[in-house]
Amino acid sequence: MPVDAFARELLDWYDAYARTLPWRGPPGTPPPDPYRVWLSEVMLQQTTVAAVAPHFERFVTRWPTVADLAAAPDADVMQAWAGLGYYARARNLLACARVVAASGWPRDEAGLRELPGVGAYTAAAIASIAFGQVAVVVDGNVERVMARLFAVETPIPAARPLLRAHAATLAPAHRPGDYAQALMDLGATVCTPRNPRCDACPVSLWCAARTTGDPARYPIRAAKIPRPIRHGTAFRLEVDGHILLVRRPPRGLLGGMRALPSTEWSTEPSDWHAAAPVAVDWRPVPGEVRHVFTHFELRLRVMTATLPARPAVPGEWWPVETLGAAGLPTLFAKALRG
DNA sequence: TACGCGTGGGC
DNA sequence: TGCCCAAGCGT
Repeated sequence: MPVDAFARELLDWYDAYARTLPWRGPPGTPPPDPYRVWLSEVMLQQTTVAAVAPHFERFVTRWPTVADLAAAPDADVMQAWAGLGYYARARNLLACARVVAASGWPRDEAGLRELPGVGAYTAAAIASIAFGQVAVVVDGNVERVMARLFAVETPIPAARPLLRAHAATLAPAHRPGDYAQALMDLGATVCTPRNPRCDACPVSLWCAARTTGDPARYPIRAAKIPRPIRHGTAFRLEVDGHILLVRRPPRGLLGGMRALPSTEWSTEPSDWHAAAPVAVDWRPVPGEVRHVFTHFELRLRVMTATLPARPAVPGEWWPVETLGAAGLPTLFAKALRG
């Protein structure tokens, strides 16, 4: 593999075909604000560009600088993050903003790596994109591109060290930020998981997977495990046009988010009476909410009751007509939609 | 190293 | 429709 030619072809392609995204400037322009780079990279962790873009715009409008974000109340940030998923990111985002507001941005990859919610990938991405430093930026796109370029037969995740080594070999000293984004854009728009567009690929000449005739076979993945099903019951308690919401524990699944009162979610349906916020005449909402999490599928029954006066129970009473602004995780928004 | 951690879109 | 997976991180 001619390393210099590879980077040159990729950067030429990027200069012509780079996606226009709210958090970056055109190819060859000065680095964007580190705040915007960091915020977008955290939002993009395991999350699609389409889902991130509107949230990113709202965040930078409401909190234009890292100091503004650092000064925001936790509840406001969690609410603004609602719907994006992986809510630990929002908690780490605030913790990180407060460190940076107090101490400034670390200027190198090792320092960035110490920040909450900033792992190997994100540290390398910020160092290269915001600070122009040479770094080996390896995300899922880069893994796929490397697996195909070198026709790596070892399954992911065991192949990760090898894929990183290949990426390190190819990383140029010139335009490191644009190069990192070029590789990711290539993976997102040309070297896609299914139906890769090899005809449009600027580096197909050097791609081993293409010569096999089945580039989509790469990367090889370890066999997946079946997703178990859990069952639970949630409670919709209404008094005078208000619904009872609770705050979930700060860590774990949907940690720190507003929620409907609910039973635990277990592999077998179990009695829900003990988990009900009050002992009243609950009526079942017809049907069942199915919601897929990363490692299980939830089937949630909803019980509903309407009372004439508020019982003395923990939680907050939220007006029904503004529930859309409560910042509920998608699961509970679905449960309330019926 | 393996698992826990959300959600939505594409095919 | 069910399945795949997306700019991963923390423990």
